[in-house]
Amino acid sequence: MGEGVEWALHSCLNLAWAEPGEAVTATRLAAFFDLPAAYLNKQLQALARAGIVTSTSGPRGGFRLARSPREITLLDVVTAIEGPQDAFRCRQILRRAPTGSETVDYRKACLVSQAMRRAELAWRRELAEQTLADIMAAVESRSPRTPERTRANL
Amino acid sequence: MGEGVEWALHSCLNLAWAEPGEAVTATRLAAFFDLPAAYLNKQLQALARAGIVTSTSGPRGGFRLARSPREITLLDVVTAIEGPQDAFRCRQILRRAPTGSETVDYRKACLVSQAMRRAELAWRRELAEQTLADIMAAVESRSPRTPERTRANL
DNA sequence: GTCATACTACTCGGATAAGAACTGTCCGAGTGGGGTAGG
DNA sequence: CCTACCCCACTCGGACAGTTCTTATCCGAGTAGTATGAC
Repeated sequence: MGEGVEWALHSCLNLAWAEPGEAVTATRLAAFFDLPAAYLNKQLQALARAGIVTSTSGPRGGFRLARSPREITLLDVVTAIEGPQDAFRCRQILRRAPTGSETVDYRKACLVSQAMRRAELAWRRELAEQTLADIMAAVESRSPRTPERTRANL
Repeated sequence: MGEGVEWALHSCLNLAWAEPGEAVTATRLAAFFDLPAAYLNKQLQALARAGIVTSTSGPRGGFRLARSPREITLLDVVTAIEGPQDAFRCRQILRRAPTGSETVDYRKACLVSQAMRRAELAWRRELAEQTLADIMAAVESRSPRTPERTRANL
């Protein structure tokens, strides 16, 4: 799994803690975590394409969350960065086997594929059940100063 | 996730269906699925290093399962090929943040990391709960001729 | 006929390239604000 | 003083290299069986 997922998740949290009306530039987000700004910008573009954040060009521009943190799941962010395809994708190896058939879709028929798919669904479910708001609440419960400190250092 | 995982899983099934005393060479397994033999051999080596299969050199050599299919989980095979490290590994991005500390292990403290870890644990649990024997039983239930047909075509 | 020996064919095992994906960088298109000149 | 226009700095967006990981290939070490020749 790519490193950009971690960047995107933390950036989304910072965007959620930022001033509501204010857009945050990729440069400021990158400076916060000491990351390469241009590459972080690339990840944020992926979030924008997925409709998780909105982008504004020009002065006073930047990124902001497209909707409430309660409406953004961790799965949304991961999918936006990593892409929608499964980690395990069945190449239908059985199709070329002597016991196989050319007309069967082994992505659904193959029991190995089914088992791997079931595991990935469990993974997706866990990620889909947690929203950015959940993480924010947990962080603020542990460190109540986080929102203001984040705003101050952005 | 690498393609070798699929190869390894299906190869293990074929090894399980093969004649008990007989070793199967990488070449024969590769021919069965029409795969590059040398590269499949590499994956089988990984399985051997993980103790899932045993290898024998020379004529009449090859690979065979190191233990009963009931004692081999899908997670064992996946871990042998992909390695033991998690797909999402926390780079401790918070350490360099203004609000962060150098002395904290954010791989455990960061709530984002925890959430991702929880999801991966769910994924691992699903894979650990299914053994090769389970898959074999399900396949044989659907196509009872599979064991003999596999032996005949190996 | 039997045994020891050398040979050959076969298989794994690791070292070695080719390709793809991820990571990182750069410059251009568009935008909004501020300065400036005219009314 | 107010307004309209122009210029400029700023930001995103996509196109362009560097690096790491996956995929693929090749050749050597070791082994078991076999043929051969001596006893």
